[in-house]
Amino acid sequence: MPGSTLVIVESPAKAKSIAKMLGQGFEVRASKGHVADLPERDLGVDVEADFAPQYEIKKDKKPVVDELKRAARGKKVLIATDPDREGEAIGWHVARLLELDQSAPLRVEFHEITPKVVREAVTRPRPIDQSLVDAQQARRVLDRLVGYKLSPVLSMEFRRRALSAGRVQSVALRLLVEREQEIEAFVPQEYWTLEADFHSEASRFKALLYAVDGERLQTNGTFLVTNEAQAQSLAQRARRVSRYTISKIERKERRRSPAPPFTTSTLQQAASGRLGWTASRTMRVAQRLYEGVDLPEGTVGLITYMRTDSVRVSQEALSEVRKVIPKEFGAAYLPERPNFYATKKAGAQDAHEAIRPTYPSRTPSSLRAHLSDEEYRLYELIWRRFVASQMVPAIFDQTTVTVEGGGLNFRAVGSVLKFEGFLKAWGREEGEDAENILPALREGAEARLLELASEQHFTEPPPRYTDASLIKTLEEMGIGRPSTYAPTLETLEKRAYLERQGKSLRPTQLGRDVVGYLLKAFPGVVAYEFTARMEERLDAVEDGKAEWPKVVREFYEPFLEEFARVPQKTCPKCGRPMELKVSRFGQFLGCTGYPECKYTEPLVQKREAEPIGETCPKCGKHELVRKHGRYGSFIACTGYPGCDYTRDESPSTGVECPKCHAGEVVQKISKRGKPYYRCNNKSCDFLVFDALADTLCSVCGWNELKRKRGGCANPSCERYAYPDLGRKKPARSAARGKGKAAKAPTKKAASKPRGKAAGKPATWADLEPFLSAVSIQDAEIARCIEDRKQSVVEVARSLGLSEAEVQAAHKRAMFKLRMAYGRARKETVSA
DNA sequence: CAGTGAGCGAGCTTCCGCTTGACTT
Repeated sequence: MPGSTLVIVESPAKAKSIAKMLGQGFEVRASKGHVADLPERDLGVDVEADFAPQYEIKKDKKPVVDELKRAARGKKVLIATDPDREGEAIGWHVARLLELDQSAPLRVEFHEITPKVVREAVTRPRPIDQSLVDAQQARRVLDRLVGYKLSPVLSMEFRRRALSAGRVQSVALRLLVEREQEIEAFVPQEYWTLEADFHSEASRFKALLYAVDGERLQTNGTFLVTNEAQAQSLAQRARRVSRYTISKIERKERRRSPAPPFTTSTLQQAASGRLGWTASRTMRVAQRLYEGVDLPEGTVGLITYMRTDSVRVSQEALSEVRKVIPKEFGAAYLPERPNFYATKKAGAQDAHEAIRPTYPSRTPSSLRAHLSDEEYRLYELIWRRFVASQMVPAIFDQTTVTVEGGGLNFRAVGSVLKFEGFLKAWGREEGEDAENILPALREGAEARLLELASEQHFTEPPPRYTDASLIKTLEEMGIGRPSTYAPTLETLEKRAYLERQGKSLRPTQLGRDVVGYLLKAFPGVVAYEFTARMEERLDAVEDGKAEWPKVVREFYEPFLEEFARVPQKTCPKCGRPMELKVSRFGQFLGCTGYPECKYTEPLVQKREAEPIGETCPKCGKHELVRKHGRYGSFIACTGYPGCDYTRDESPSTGVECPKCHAGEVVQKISKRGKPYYRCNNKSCDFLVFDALADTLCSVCGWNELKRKRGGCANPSCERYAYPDLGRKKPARSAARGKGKAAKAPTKKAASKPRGKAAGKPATWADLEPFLSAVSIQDAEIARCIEDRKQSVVEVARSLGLSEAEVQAAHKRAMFKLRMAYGRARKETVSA
């Protein structure tokens, strides 16, 4: 039964639960995020007209908007998008597109998704807050201007297709690059420690040398003992000391309090640390838990929204978890009052609660049977973190024992967990909270030195960033948002700015070059404070203290100055400036004088041919060089095309050609990316698709094939066992390899006319321009497998996906790419 | 599944934030 009020939220899952809470008289629908935006393929900002944005309905949101329009007909509409800057803007666009009266009270805010709060909120609508919308517009327009103006500059500078730069990604990349430089510049420092074995009364214990004549062995970064000689002489001195005494025993209670419940960034950090997951994988699994899992009683959303910067928790959840704690862990683990955490992060918007189980009473083990492995692991992490956050601190007894003698000061630190507290739910971190039990000792007692061992150490460089530590740093700097941390990393990887090495992130040479260039030419954009300064000014817009176009101008003008200083590339033919152009086959440099001047240059620079210091054996005149072709490197004559001498350089199998005995069998890569084998002697036409075995055929003396069933590689031999041509009569193929090679494909072409009729099968280079036709992830997977020749297993591991998922994505992507390529081909043929 | 190599090209790649899509060889 249709209600009389339409409530519009952002997330479909949220729409479902709110519909339940509001009940009759209300219909709830989702916008699924932003519905309108600047055009994708154009700047879409009129810089001359106070940066007037040209909005359009997002490509994939037309059906959503139509549906909202239909649903709104004849109803009162309430806009309940998220209570933050972006949410206000989404609401504004929706109101605009639905032609609602924007000064009317139609905006409501849900700060908690509980029946009471939601029902009460819909009774108190307000008009849309234009200042908040304007702040969003300023943010949007500035990001667009910087991103779309800067990216082509990079492509020109580096002559590589589709490079990118932006307020967030370029700073993230800068962090990676500067850390790498730190690591490279790092000089390890040698230092030594001395560990003593003491005996006192009936006990034996180990203690570390702490200070010598009142001077500490190490004080942040400087060391007293820096070589073996010093360590030796200290050890000798220690051994000569006639009397050691336990001068002090200090007992202290150390309390450790639980951490707040998860936000997006801390969830990503914990999942990286404890599960070894990438940020993307964590978000994918969290999304599933949020949208709902099939349980016997129906589909249940198991966690709250996973993109949040808040640690706030609803009253209802608090009271529920306070029932769970005594039941699961015991009454001693429940604090008298709930623990309170404050969200204080730069730029935090606090539109959602912390990430927590929607029903804390659903323990991980009670759900085990209904969750996949990874869902279970992530749910458990979230559940433990949330429950722990409302438990009492852990208590450690810490004992520090000081042993002194002859100006030497030794120390032993013991730590014993007295009360587990929240650690019972959260578990103990590796390394941290380790226990070290000291025997019972008496202050004032004499101690005897039994042994003394010195050990050499070296200081270590700072570690490379991981997903977790980079996201943490970005969040602390107020750069990026919960919804963009994972995609930002993906973009940097897709652009080949960074590589993953296990969990570590390493900038590539390209990444370093790009940062180097940006620092030189656009220092303002990659400044660490850029975002902070922008946020400050956006606050002013939100408070009605500044006009948004004015704020954009404040940042745009300095940027424009940097932009104007970029040297123009000029056309060598006519002297006019060159420009980045795009064709169906990708980007290239073209003269702005087109069509009068048709000069162009390819964007991707050719790999240079390397001389190998030999003269061509065919023409005897020209030098030989190593060239890099589509199918690997080969040796060619510089006299080409006058002299067409080439020699193969593909990896040799070390097997002499069984046919001509003059060349070697080399491995080649087919257009489909599969290996095949042929003779590197140009005049020999030996060719097989299976590798050759070392064993020779007993009948003709050719090599055997390296297959399960084996067989001879010689087509004229009776033992010949080539799979596709096996059905043909050996007698016919015996005539000449050539005839067979020519016939087999024709026969195939006849049986499958569609694919082959167009000509050669599409190569990766043919398909690559159409990558935009598939999702970012599918494109990435296809690229890894087709272009970088990575295995499915490898790709699955690096992306944190299952092999089946990668396999499916690859199939999907290749299909779509071939379709798109085929369409484009047909168009060019008919044109 | 198969012996290569240039250079063409003139439209649609690039940003940051919101959110979830799913048309057959």
